[in-house]
Amino acid sequence: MKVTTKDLIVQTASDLFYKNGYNLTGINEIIATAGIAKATLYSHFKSKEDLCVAYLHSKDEALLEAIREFCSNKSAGDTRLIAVLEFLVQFFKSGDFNGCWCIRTFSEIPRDNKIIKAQIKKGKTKLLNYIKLLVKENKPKLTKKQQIQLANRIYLLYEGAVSESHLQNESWPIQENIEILKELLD
Amino acid sequence: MKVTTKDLIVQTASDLFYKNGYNLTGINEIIATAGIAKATLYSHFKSKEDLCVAYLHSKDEALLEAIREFCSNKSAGDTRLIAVLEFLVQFFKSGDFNGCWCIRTFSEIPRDNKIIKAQIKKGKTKLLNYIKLLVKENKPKLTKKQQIQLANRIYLLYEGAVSESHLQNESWPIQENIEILKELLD
DNA sequence: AACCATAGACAGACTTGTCTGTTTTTTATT
DNA sequence: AATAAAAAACAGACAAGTCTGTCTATGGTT
Repeated sequence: MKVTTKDLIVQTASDLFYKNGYNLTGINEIIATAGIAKATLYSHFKSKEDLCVAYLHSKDEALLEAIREFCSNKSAGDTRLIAVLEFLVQFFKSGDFNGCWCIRTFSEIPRDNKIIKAQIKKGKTKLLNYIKLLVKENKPKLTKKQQIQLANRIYLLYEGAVSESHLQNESWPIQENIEILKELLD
Repeated sequence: MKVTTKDLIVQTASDLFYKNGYNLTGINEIIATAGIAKATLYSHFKSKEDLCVAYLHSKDEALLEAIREFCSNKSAGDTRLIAVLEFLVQFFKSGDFNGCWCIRTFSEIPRDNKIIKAQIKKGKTKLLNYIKLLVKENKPKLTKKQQIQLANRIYLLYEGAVSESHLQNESWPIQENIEILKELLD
């Protein structure tokens, strides 16, 4: 499996954007880290904004895949729903954790940047849809309305846990939101 | 009550920082909006970072005062605890709402900026302490441990609601977290 | 020879922060 | 109350650096 130059660029940019922030990461830093020329980068992406969209997309895809795998290894039922939050425990511990790329990027762009905002929305919708699917599969007895509400709640607890554990640099927000979810499921 | 130049600077910078972001707001824009000279600004604040700390402090103080007043007008008991989240409903509607300045600023600064991070932590601790006080007053029958846990949960639901209603640009995260809190209080 | 990717110069537009010198406002003393 | 002294704010040029994105020229591979 060959790593294309484009993938290398996205990977490098993603790592730097996520670690140090979008605005604080310059194009020159990206090309230096990737070991490519500037012209090469601009032959694959027409602008930094373009690269940002690819970064968000890449991160979202990888996350969803990781959650999917994590949850599928848990036994069906409530356990699998709680696993969505428990996934964050290991993510937080991994050392790579640096909060939500969506919220962080959202904080860095101008208000009127619709392109990046659209990509962010897309990623969040995908996550929410996955949770909805999980709820449907593991809480089949609930009404559709109840399923949607539960999915929204899991999503909110997930997002809150990410945001706050990042800000506090502590894992208790994740643990506490897991406890909240457990109580809600009773 | 005279408005000092220093207050004018903080007010102007706060509005711009909060509206458009810290990095996207230049010193020149601040002085032009405030109608002051650059030397005047730098006679009151030794750097933009200094101004950022004042911005965070100012916002935190104003918020806590607003929440305090909002909650004190509600009847004691569970209602007053729920009011912490209900405060966000009107805040969101106000039009000034643009998410949490702490998280947004946190996303914009370098990882090693301890000064700004310390100020952010300070503000969040103050908010959490206020909630702890509220819980103590309105849930006197709970054990100390239970009080702290409840305060942490209200804080988490509050923060999650702020973060997600901002990202989604919708108020349902606030409403849903209010519902979660109500269930937890039962 | 044709084609890429490289290195890096460059333009143009930003940024923060310093500095000079003038003007206004406030405070203190007579 | 009038005048002198001190403090504060003014305008704006300027340095030194950042950034993105374009372009030229060099080198290596097929």
